[in-house]
Parts: sequence; C-alpha cells; structure tokens
Amino acid sequence: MILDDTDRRILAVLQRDTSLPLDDIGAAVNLSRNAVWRRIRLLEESGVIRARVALLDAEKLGLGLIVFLMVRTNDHRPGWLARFAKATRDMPEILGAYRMTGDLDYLIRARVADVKAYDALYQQLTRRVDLADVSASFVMEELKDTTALPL
Amino acid sequence: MILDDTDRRILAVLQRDTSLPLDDIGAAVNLSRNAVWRRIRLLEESGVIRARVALLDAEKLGLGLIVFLMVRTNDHRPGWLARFAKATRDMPEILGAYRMTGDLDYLIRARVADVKAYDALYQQLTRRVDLADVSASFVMEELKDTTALPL
DNA sequence: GTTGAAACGGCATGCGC
DNA sequence: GCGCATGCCGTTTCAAC
Repeated sequence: MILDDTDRRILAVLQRDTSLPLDDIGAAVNLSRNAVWRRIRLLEESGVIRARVALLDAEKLGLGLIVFLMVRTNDHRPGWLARFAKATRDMPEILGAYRMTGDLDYLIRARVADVKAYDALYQQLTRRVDLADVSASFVMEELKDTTALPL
Repeated sequence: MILDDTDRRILAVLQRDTSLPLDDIGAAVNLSRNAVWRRIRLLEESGVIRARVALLDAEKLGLGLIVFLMVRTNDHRPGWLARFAKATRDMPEILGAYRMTGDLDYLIRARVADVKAYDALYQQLTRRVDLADVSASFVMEELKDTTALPL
C-alpha cells in the first residue's frame, strides 16, 4: 500500500488518540468524514494499522520498575531459541525480547512491581531456560516512552 | 482507585483491542453493556487507562530496524540531562530513553529504516548533546513486543 | 478513482429503577 | 448493576468532479 501525505496525517492522529470522531479528524486533515473513514478502512485492511489498543498507566497498576536484562547463552542448539522465545512470550511481565547482533546476545525489557518481583521473574526465567549469564539494569527515570512511530 | 477482578478483565480486553462493542466486552466479563461502560469511564477518569491509540506496522512503514544505544556521558552538570531528555523527545525515531542504574548510563530504544538511517540518527544526536561513549546494538529478531501490561 | 452531502442505523451515553 | 430512551457518530448510498 502506498501512503500519501493525507494518510500520514491521519495515522499521526490515530497514533495519539483513536477516540476522536471522524469529523474532527476530517477537520484536521481537510477531508470529509467519509473520505477519512474510507482511508482508515484501507489502512486497517492493508495492515498498516495493526491494532487499536488501550495504553494503561504502569505506576497506577503497581508496576513501577522497568528492568532490562542482558542475556547470554552457551547452548547454541536449535531448540534453545525456541524455548527461550516461548518462555518470554508466556511471561506477561516481559514486554519485549530481542535477539541482538554480536554472536549470541539477547535483550529483555520487563515491567515489575519492585526488586523483589524482579527476583521472582529472574528465578522463573532461569528455571525455564538455561542461561549462561544474565545482567540486570534497572531504570531510574523514564525520559521517553512512546508507541508512536515516525511518519 | 481500587480494581476488582472484573476491572482487570475489562482492562485485559482493552489492552488487546478497543474496537469491540461494549456488548461483546460485557459478554466476556458477564456484565451488562451499561455496567461495562461505567467502569471504563471510571478507569479513564482515574487515569488507569492513559490513552487509546492505534499501533502501526513498523515494517510496512519502512522502519525495519530496531536499535538500542548505550550512552555514557562525562558531563555531570545539571543542564546536561535536561538537554539530553529534550533531544530524545524531539527525535521521533527514538521511542524510548531511560536513565539507568550504575553511575551514569542511558539506554535508547529507536526504530529506523536501515543502518544508514541509524547513522543519521547517531550524528544528529551527537550534534545535539555531548556524549562520551555510544555503543549501538541492532536487533536481528524480535521475539516479543507488546504494550499489554501484566494484570 | 476519489470526494462530499445526506440518510440510515447501531451503539455509546445518560436516566430511572 | 440492569433495562430503557436518546442522539451522536460510524456506516452506507449516491451523485458530482
């Protein structure tokens, strides 16, 4: 799908707020309500818009601590990555897991209540998959955190 | 605000999909449309629900490369952090920026088109703030990436 | 092929119980 | 927390450019 400038402006709005009426979006991009509606429909069908979700306040849910885990493994057999991937997907505190450049290096991004909860997460992970080395870094201050992609 | 089990189940649904009719959510949590609506209203007013947004497909927008930047600084004067924070907020390719434990260590999470685009980002960042040391790690494979928090 | 105006109808919103 | 009434707004139709 090829996007023009109007599509991009619509996406910019929807990345920030999907609760606006079509009329308001139309006013912002100089288009009628149903022209906007048809473009959004196409963007959804083509998969450019993956989902419409609610973003929750982690602090208010008692998840005040962000942790990054740098993981190293010795096990280079084919099954290991599959087990590691499944483990991260099964653990809801883990928000992101990435295989990185540089031989075998994995990065995990997680949200937990506190250091105690981090330890439980760590223990659970090491029980499920064999990890050669894990080093944790805790976030002291979140300077930026957004789901909005550059357009 | 105190959440009961029904609130949490509603949040679990909304974290995945906000496009469902209230009747469907009500069916999922055994509640009438109206009761669901009032709970969601309270969750929004109390700020537990921060926003409703559209998630876009990064690949389809030509942003296939995820980069993590480990940043170190020598400048411990008060103005530095403010300038660094503003720089990251101003640069739309930077999705996350975090001040970490361990003296002075910053982590940046960014989305760019390719290595060339990463270099442009790097140059732009170093032009705006003085960085002692930057090491980049590229993501080879995204095993997990979600905005849904554990409930 | 894409747009805007208008009509339709579903569903969010608000009230009374 | 539920059922019912109201009306906004998403959805569809159709004509015009």
